[in-house]
Amino acid sequence: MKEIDPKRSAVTMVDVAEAAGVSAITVSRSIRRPELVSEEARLRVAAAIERLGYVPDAAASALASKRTDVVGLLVPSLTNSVFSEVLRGIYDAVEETPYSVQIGNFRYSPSGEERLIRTFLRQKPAGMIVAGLDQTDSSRAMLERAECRVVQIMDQGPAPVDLAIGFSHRDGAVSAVEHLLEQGYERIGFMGARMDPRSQRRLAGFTEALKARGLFEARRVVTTPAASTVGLGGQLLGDLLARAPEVDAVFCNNDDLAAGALLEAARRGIEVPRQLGICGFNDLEMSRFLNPALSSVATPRYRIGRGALELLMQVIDAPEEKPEAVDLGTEIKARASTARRG
Amino acid sequence: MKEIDPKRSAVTMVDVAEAAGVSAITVSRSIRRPELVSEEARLRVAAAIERLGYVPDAAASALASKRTDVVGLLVPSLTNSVFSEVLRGIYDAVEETPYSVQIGNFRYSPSGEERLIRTFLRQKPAGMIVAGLDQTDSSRAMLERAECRVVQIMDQGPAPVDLAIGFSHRDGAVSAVEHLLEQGYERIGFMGARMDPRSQRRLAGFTEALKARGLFEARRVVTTPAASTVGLGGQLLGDLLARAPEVDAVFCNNDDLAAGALLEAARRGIEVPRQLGICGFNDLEMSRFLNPALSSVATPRYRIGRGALELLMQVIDAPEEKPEAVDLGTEIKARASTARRG
DNA sequence: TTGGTTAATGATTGCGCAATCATAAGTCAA
DNA sequence: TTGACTTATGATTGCGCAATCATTAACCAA
Repeated sequence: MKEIDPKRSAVTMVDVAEAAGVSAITVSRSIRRPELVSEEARLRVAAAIERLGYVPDAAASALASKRTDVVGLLVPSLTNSVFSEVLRGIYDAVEETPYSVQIGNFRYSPSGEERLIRTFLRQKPAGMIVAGLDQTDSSRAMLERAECRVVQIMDQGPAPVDLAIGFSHRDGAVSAVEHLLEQGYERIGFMGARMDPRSQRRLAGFTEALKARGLFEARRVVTTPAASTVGLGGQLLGDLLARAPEVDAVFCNNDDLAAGALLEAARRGIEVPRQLGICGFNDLEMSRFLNPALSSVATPRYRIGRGALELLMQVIDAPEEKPEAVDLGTEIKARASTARRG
Repeated sequence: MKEIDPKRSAVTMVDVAEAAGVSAITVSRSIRRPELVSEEARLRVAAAIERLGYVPDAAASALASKRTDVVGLLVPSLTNSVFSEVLRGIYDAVEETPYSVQIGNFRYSPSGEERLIRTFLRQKPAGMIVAGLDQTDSSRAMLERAECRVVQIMDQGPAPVDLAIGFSHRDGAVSAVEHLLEQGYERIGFMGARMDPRSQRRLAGFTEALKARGLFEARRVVTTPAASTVGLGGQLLGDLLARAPEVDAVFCNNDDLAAGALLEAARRGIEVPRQLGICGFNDLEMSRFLNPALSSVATPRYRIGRGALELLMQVIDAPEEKPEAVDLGTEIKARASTARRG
């Protein structure tokens, strides 16, 4: 079996220095700032490192320099396909840098988020990326006092802690409603699950847009605290039709629910889009392959991830800068599931 | 804008100790081993910590104790829905522990994997979880020499570096072929993308199972190095039918390809399952919602993630132990897309 | 030459914590 | 009352590196 002996004296910089016939600090320099070291010394050091299998100790480096190359990322969910795209953007961007990313999943629990922030800050991260603008007061205070730059992602709103990149959930919902209205739907319902702060803003946008036209009916809104799944989408459509049989379209809080609604409609023999229009949110890859293809509000998830890390790199290099909050916007993807006209 | 001043003297253990009227080491103990400290001292320390906003420094702790609470995780992809389930399992399990997880994405690049292993080992992680058994010699050597336990996940094979938990890709493919044969299909094709080592083993299982019955035809195998997508599945089905129009069933390397094949078959007016049986691999959530519902080989992704972390915790507590490699197996989910009989 | 400059290297120190060993105070049985 | 033991606490030290400042060597212009 594998031998684990933490007492075994590891190779240190001093060992490398002796082997290369230079001082320890020259070894340090030839790793971090090779341009300050003569070619000859650098080669000898490199050879010694190779020969001894030297691996620099991150903890010692962090302690001495008071900095690390870890970027902390806090997300409320890993199940959610939304965040996997964000993750991908972040990891694609981080690959071009010397930083590494550490993820915390707080599962939509504010206290869990607080705990994770505390844990992460212990490591003196080079930066933090956190999902959402709606931290608890205590979380927010910790982020404000933190000795690192902070990027809030996924949302758009006043007074971010530091930097922000995302889109307006409210506006996205409004564009969905406007699209449905254009298609001639007038008795529009809403289906939402989880109802985290971003979902709330989508519902707010939905409500506003309809109220502005005198078309809002509270009973056409069904929500549940449960997490979104395709199966749940079917159930919610059932609930909605029971409460408000007159609805001629439904805006779903996300594509999972919308897919479930689509399947449930098919099961009940409800024709989509003729009898019922269905519009989702996020535009997951699968959505355009559903039958009928699902209309949805496309969100720039990959670009948010990538942009968040790039923002961070930018302000780490230029600490005085404070870029504006970035709004990447959304785009309505009109497909068959809402094509009542045209 | 946010003030960043890394020189600002942070609160240290000594400050807390003075404020609480005890020595520094008592502060350290009342955090890590509170049972060794009197109730009275502990309360004074806790109050001082709270009052001063003390946050222990992870780097200093790591340097002094030669250990960290970071578990390194190396995956070849984050896009792949397969790994998001594994991730979820790992994060669910880690939540019950004082450890945190750091992910590296090596994007199916062996040299990228080497680089990440080197980076991770600098941190003296408490453990490492790596996807697959097929590291390069140099990666494998690093993992073997590493001062931490290593869990290889996703696969099953001889001589893991240390611990292993996964399933046999070969056996999974064999069970798919056997299912198709039972359903009366005899001219079975294979569609694969990426073709990483685990995909290769699925192809090997496919080939073996058919050769054993004299039913293997090399031209019925189409593969591409590109990454799997739904769209690609459609293309590959086109390629396969062009090369081997006689095929009456196809085993797809994963559910994305299978979904694409399903859609392409519908587009071409090929009846599934009557004219063409389609079987996928992984059993993603969406698969049972496709029409016809997709038969697939279900893989225990969540349990692998959870199990990997639990294994690690177990051997960290009991360093002498070396549990057997764990095979969680696979299960064929027979659905409409292969239901030619019954 | 001389002083001034740059390039290359080194010596010393301390980052904040935990391991180790030492000590003091309290408890109990014989 | 004594010694053995336990409980609670502290003093010292060093982990491995990088920041800081100091030094040396090399080079050039006047």
